[in-house]
Amino acid sequence: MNGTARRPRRHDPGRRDRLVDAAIAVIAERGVAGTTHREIARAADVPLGSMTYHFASLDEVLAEAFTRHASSVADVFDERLGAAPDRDAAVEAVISLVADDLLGSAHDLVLTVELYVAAARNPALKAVTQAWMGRSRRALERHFDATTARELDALIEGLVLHSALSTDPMTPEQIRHAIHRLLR
Amino acid sequence: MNGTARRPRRHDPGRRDRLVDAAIAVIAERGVAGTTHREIARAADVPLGSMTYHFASLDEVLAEAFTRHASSVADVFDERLGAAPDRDAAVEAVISLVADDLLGSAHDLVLTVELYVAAARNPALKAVTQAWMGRSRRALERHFDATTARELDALIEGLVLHSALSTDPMTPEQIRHAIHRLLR
DNA sequence: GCGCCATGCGTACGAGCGTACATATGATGT
DNA sequence: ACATCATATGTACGCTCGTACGCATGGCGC
Repeated sequence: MNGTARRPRRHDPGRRDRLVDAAIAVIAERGVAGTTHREIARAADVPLGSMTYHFASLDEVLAEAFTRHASSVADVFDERLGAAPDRDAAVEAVISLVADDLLGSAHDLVLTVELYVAAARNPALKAVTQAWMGRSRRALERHFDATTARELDALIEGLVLHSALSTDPMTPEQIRHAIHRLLR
Repeated sequence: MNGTARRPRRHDPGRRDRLVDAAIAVIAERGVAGTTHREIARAADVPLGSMTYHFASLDEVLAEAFTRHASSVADVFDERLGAAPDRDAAVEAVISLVADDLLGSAHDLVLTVELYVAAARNPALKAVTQAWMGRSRRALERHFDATTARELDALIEGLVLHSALSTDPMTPEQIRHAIHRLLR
């Protein structure tokens, strides 16, 4: 009756990590509201009991998932801006980051907005959000003064959000135009 | 045993409207995730059965609540921008709108972000979001060209969002600076 | 080689949920 | 005055959820 073969799962080091990854995937697909122990366990192909063994609560899973997501997005941000030799290159890096986020993955945007909502009522996640925003601000401040960094950061957020929710998303040229206009 | 007096509730015209208002309050306070038939009924002080009588499903309640919220925010937007006699006045109106939104009510921002998340997985709410964005774009286009309107709209969104989530919210002067910088 | 215990597993429980539905009631047209 | 029926109410059902917990198992120190 058991159609799908069961892999031997004893001694599965790193299972906790895989569970966090599975949680990220579930949040992206079904939203925080649709993220349950059972759903995560199914996504990671582990039994339900494994969740309560590795995590004290569902909130703990969410916190780790969002922390990992934020950190990996910030890594890309840091890396690309760090590689820019001068201000002009930094501007190009920002444009490319925004355009990639937009065209590449609505996936990441959904996770981000889900995080914002969750953070509104969960202090731990609020801290995650703020740490993330701090990192991106600091990355921008390598090339721009503090005021400019903050304004640019806000513009980026708005561009990504509006583009993703709009029927008629902004083109890379429009993104470029907006960013150059603020920085001109 | 029944400590709280029960108002006579028969023949309560406009109850449906009050329920939608109660739903808005509950969403703002507890989030979409914490919004249930029972919670809304409690907030409006009506029995649970009243919910299923007035609404076919919980989704219907959410849709009406978000529609009303979006429409009332857009009304303010329209009104203030419509009253501006020239471009300079329109810029001031935008600055004041952003600063009021920020300083006045985190309440509205929470509702907005909740709407974005809900819209990501609910086509009806996506339509509500897009109609709303369309209205604010059109309001801006009374005073700015289409490209400027779109860029300004995005900047506004980012400023409000970042300010609200930041430990150190932007001051009205900083808001003014950012907006003037884009439009300069 | 072997026992111990960290790790993995299955199941059960109580709570809260959306929704259905049978019944009660009073405003309204006559 | 009264019958009607839209409106209002209380309760119950079936489901999914988070979490607890007792049992199984096999890697590792001895």
